[in-house]
Amino acid sequence: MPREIAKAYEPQQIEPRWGDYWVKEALFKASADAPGPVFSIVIPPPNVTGSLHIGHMLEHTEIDILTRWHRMRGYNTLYLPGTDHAGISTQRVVVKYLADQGIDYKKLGREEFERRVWKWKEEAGGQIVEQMKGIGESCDWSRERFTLSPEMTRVVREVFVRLYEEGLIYRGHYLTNWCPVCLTVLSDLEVTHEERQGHLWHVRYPLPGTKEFLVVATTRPETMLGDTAVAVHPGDERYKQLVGKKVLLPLMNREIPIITDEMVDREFGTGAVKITPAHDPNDFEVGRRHGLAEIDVMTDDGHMNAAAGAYAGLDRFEARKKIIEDLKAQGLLEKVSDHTHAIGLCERSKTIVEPRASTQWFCRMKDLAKPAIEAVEENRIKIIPENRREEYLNWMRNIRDWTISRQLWWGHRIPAWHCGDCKEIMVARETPGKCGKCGSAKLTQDPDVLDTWFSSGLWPFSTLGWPEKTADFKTYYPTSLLITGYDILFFWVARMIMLGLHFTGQAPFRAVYLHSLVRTTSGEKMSKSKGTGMDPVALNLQYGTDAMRFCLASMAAPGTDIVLSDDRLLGARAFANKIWNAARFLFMNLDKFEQGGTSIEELAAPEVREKAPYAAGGSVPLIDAWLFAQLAATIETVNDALANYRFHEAAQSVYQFFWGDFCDWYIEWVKPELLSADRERAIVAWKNLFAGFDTALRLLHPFMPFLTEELWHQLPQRAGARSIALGEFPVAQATWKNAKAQEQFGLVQEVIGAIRTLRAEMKLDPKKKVTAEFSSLDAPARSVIDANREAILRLGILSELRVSAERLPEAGGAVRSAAQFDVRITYAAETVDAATELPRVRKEIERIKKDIASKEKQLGDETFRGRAPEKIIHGMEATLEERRVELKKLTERVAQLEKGS
RNA sequence: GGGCGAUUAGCUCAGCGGUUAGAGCGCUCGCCUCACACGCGAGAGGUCAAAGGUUCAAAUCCUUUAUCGCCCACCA
Repeated sequence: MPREIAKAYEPQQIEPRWGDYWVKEALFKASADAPGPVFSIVIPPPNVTGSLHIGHMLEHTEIDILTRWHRMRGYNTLYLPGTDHAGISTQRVVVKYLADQGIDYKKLGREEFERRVWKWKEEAGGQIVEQMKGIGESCDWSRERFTLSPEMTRVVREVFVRLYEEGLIYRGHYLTNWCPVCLTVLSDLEVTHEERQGHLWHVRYPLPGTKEFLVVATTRPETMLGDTAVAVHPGDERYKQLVGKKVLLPLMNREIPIITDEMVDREFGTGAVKITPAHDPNDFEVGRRHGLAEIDVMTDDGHMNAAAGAYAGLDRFEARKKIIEDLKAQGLLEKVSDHTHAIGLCERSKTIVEPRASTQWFCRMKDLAKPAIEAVEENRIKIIPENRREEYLNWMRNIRDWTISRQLWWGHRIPAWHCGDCKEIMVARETPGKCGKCGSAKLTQDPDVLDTWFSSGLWPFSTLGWPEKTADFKTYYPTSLLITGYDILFFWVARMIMLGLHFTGQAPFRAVYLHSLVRTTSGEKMSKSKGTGMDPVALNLQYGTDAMRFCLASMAAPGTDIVLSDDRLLGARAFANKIWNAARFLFMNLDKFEQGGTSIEELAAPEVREKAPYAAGGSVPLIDAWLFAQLAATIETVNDALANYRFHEAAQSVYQFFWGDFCDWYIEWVKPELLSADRERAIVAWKNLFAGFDTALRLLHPFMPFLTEELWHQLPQRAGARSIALGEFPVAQATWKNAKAQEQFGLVQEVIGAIRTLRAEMKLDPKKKVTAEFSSLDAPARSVIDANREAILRLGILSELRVSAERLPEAGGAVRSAAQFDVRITYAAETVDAATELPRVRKEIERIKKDIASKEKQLGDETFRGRAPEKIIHGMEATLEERRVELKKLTERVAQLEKGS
């Protein structure tokens, strides 16, 4: 079985193969059949509108790592993948898409429009799911439900009607945020605020019959056309005599009253405020209190309407300019000052939002929020990371009613019918035949649709067959986990919690893990609705999907955002390459064994990996005992880290183990063993290496699925075994744990390190073999070094290693000292340059002296001795003793060096 | 205006009460050693933003300040 393995890892050749769907199908089946407890995960949808972006990669990398890990540990996993949210962004993209083809969406009619969006969803959404498969995404999409499917629509109606009957949904005339580009009302959450440099215009409103003016300040002069009053503070002496009188509204020549209201801030501007109930939230309230008329001066698309008189037809910002000019011309502009203020922008279109009074549907939140707050306070829902918990609670405690109607074409129609005759409004599950009040058949359904988050908020139970008590619902609800970005904590998560609790009495999930967001180098957020950012498909081709996944995982410390950089990606790619080449080493040896006449069945039988570490000559070699002890520790760290969603910790510990322990030490150490003339010894070495590698591969699999899959298939496997993903996740076996081996090998590592350092300092030819002396007063240490002499000679490039219990004689050579031992290299021709060595040693002495002083002080402190835990005190005493020995040795060394120079 | 977070090696970030603070990249020196130069070995580099406080013990907890992010918020 000759193996032809490329010298470097080439993901392009590997990934398409293991991105194939059969692997995943096998995974889903294995998952469904798994014997373990149910683990259900609610995950966000792929977007319909744009391409796959790097934010998805992070999200699905984390989901995929978790699910592969769970599955390998025998959990039965169910996914509830959301589908597109049928939202504003979808509609906007489709509208634009149609416009590009010269089609006006309004002329299409609602049904045709929906059909087009459907088509779009199938094409674009399908593509995204395909791409997801390509990134090693192991979610089972077969349970994906389209938001607007008949089943989902039924649930949405059911929920709407129930909430309405409970008085939690109401219809009201309020001031709402209107986006002139999206042509719909927006919830408060969909409006982002931005500081902008603007102006404060001071406008003179003439007092009829006098030459006097009342000066009001405004940031939006165009709204003055809709003014219906001017307000001052009731206690404001300056305007006392004017209250109750009228002023002339300039440009419109309309007389409007001067009223008082507590809302007015006497300090701001002139202390007199123009009141435009139809276009300002404060003014709207004032208008209500004083029974003022609302004059809407704008059209849906942000132009002035007929009520704006001469300005009708102008864009709102052109109107502003014109109004300023006209006021100036009439001498009514008192002054203009600079003013920075926060303006509301539409989250999607970035247009300036126009506050407008309109009739909308609202959902009362206070009662829904209360149990949702308690659930989190009582930890029935765990929010990770911790700091988002506070954010959630804070927001929920100050929650405001939710505008749920949208003036879109795309979404769930509100199940309300208006009677054309008596204006009665009926909310019902099914289309009513006639008006329940007057019997008229002239019924029309409310033209509005529901906010996309309304139906999304039902996801955890709407997908499981609720309100029927289905088997799925009983088994999988409440779900185990929700994974999503913290940017939709309020939009989606909070609403799922509220609605889930309200309708099922149970929290929809036990834990919410909010992952970081990937930002561009400029710090901008990459979100689904923005096409910005790096293209993950291109990055995958460049670095390999495994490298990208590993990179993301290793950076995904919870609570902070991550910025992906080429450097980090290159590092991850190097790691993938390292694994690849370690495998090559294995394969080459396997081939050598085969050529040597030992059958692969014997060397690489699946059973071989189960009994490691193997003993040679009655005992397990130190190197093998150490490796498996390190493996056990790494497995525990990984399990612990993943259980707490600490992906970076898991990834880093795997990295450290594989590169640092397995490659740098273990492989280097066993190389000659594998070629040993002693056949039995060679085979033991091989079996241990093979078992160690196989375990490491399974440990790595959740992080690097393609690479590990490929290598796993290159290794001989049990008949019928289909995928490493169906294998078992390594278990940190009790027999592997071995603190003694770790300590002993640590000493060996230290000694080899000291020898190498000396060689480098002496600038020895790397090939030059020299003699070294090791001396220690500690007998066990001496015997460990003695027992591993062979490898130390090789790794230290030594011709001889003398081990002694005596202090080293004074003369010659280069010395490295630790508390436990001294190492010296004697080589006549070369010696350490005292000029470079002396400063180093002196610096070291300074550091140690400081350390000794601080420890002596602390240990001399009675309070410390009285209160610190025993372990700390003993540890510190031992260290202090070591430091003293080191200091003594170094001081002698300085004297020696000084004498020599 | 409120809330949350960040400030640690040249860069990007871990660590978040205990004994000499870590990693990756970059840098310096030496190596193409038959798995790997996407590599190997060695090394330099940090008074953990500042000032107070709590503690036997603080990068880690508290307070204040500075700078930078993010989220929330109807002051015309």
